[in-house]
Amino acid sequence: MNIQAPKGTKDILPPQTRLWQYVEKTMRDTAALYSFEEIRFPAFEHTELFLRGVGETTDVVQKEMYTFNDKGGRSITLRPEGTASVVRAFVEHNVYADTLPFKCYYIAPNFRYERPQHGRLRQHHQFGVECFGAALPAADAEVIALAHSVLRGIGVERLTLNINSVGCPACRPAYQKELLQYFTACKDKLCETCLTRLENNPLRILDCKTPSCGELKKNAPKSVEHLCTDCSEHLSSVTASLDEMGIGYTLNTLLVRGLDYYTRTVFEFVTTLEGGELTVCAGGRYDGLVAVLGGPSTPAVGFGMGIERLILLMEASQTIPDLTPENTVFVAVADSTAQHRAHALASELRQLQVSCDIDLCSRSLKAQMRYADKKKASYVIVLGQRELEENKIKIKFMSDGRTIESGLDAAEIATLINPPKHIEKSYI
RNA sequence: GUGGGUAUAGCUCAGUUGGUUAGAGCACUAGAUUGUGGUUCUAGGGGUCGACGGUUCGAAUCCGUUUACCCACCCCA
Repeated sequence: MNIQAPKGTKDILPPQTRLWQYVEKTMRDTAALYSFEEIRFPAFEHTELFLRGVGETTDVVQKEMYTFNDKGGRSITLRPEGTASVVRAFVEHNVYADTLPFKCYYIAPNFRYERPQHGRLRQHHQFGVECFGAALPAADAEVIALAHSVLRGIGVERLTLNINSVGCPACRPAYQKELLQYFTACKDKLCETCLTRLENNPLRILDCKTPSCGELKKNAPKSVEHLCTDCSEHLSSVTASLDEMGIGYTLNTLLVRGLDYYTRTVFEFVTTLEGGELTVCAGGRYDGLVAVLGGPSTPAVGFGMGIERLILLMEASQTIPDLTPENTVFVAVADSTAQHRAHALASELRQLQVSCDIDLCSRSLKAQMRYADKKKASYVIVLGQRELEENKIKIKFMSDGRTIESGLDAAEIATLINPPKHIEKSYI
């Protein structure tokens, strides 16, 4: 029997989970600073939601979805991305009738049937942010600033923010037409995959990394030069905001996202740290999607941030803080007469919010000390017949070996370990 | 979906042109006199050499098949 996690999935065990909790906390705290609140939604949806929401021509829909029929004969798909689900919930619960903008975030797994490789899994986790009901460029800048704050909060700098505008239904068709003409003219020089792109979505030829196509791209018509006045002003307002906030960016006219729903602003945070390029965060504006999924026409903007990739980055750039739990106590037992009292002491300390560990394997005192050291306990208290008789204990500081005395009393011990914090704030 | 690489202890890996009971380091457990960790020393546990089949007196080693993982492409976070 083959007992291992399915292809492209990963277990996350301690102490790695500490890092995940740290990253997730940074995301939640940052979202709160920007007044974004959490939304939760199911891990699977009706397949149709993604067909319509993500776009039937996209690779994600065409070849990467985990789709199956449930026992009731419904076609179900494991969520390949978060935005469609949020939009569905937004429409289903008539959130558009509430005070807008509706600003929410989520931390949730996505599922895509792909060949796993570096920074790519079949189940990966995303921190996603969406903002509905705000058409102003300020909303784009707000969302980008949030992403930037998270990345800075985690300590991964050295990321490039690429930004571009893909236009709107008013100006994009004309641009696409021009692009099609340009690339059709030099058809014979395009690589194979780009030939198919020429028919499906000429915009994505701009994304090609083949050197020969790269030459052609240089002279290709640029989207920013074909934007309508509204789109053009929108983009310059977004970048003006970024300038003002001190967020560096590169106007990358070749930036195109693979999902069909984007309008106007598209952006991504990429890094070259891992040898190749790795996109850690990507998003943009999608003013048409709410209407496509049956809601009233509502402007929206958001992004997704890949947590696995973020952690990969942290490991590569060595920005991982020490996440060892602090102020933990190990209550050791010197002889069996003290065993039950020791357990009770640990229990009393825990009631006082002191994190405690005890021996559960009846090891020798020496072995218990070794264990406490391995587990990086901050303090050790040894309990034996002597301590019980004298009603006194010593607290040993594992960092330097010194000890201090205390009564055999949980409250006294807790005070010695966690001295009450002085309130320094003045409430004038 | 296409192409390439790798599978030996919990981890990182040795293993000579096929030859006896398959090794190291780290990790783990225990001991180095009487109740105290980190260093050191000693001992111990742990592997059907990814799986199946073949060649051979003999296979971790050679051949075939298969599975898993890794890497690149497509695409994506």
